[in-house]
Amino acid sequence: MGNWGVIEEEWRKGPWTAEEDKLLIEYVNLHGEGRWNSVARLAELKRNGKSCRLRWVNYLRPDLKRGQITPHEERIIVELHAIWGNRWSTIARSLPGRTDNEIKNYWRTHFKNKVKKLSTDNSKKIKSCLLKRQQFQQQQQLNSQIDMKRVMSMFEENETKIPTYVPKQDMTFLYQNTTHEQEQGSFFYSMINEYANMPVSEGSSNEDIMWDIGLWNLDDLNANFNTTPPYNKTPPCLQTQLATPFC
DNA sequence: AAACAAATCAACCGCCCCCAA
DNA sequence: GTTGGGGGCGGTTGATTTGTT
Repeated sequence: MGNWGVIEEEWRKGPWTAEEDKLLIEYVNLHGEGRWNSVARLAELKRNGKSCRLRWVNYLRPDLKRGQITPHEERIIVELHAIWGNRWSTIARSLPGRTDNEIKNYWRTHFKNKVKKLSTDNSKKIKSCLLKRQQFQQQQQLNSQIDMKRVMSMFEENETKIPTYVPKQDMTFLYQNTTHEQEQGSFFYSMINEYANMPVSEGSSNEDIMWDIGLWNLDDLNANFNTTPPYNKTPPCLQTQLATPFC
């Protein structure tokens, strides 16, 4: 990158200066968040709207939590990634003061390395996991008597609640909010099922596959979670004991 | 102390969606 | 129905910092 900090197409790029930060903070204090494209005009900042928004959201916002991700936060990230995959903004909503960018960076530095290592060491295990997943899907198709549309509509009804993090043990509120025994089980089941059925594109590298699998331990899945009705066990990712990353 | 490697993180990019005009 | 502004999102880049030899 040879043009850090230089003017390009009238907008400045690169690292923000203290003076620019000051102007942006003053602007937001005066006008509030939003209307980022007018910042350049009103705050005399030679930054485009996106750049201003990003700087504010990821760095200047007063409610940002500084410092390292705590073990508790890490646990939440791991759990939510098991549910949501790479939906960093969704995960970030459950971690007050943390940004999607921060979580994304944290994940890539702390977990992708493990993926790399595992992808070279454990290719057999990966294949075994994929096989198990395939078998799981087949088994699920045979056994399923669930009206998935109905279940997914339940999922959507509850979706506004899910992004707000509640401790795993408290997530039973969703469970308890349903009426029928089978639905109580099937709601969680549908969350797992949705994840387990995510397609793996042809030509995926081991690494891609591992990302796709996320942190699911399919051994745990098979061992601890009924795949036939009644679905009376909490999925591994929601159990008090964390699912062991990878197979 | 220096050189190199690895980790970290701020910032950018491109794509997408939403919504008002 | 179209268009353009505004903003969200995930992926990626590359400068800086930290650790290791």
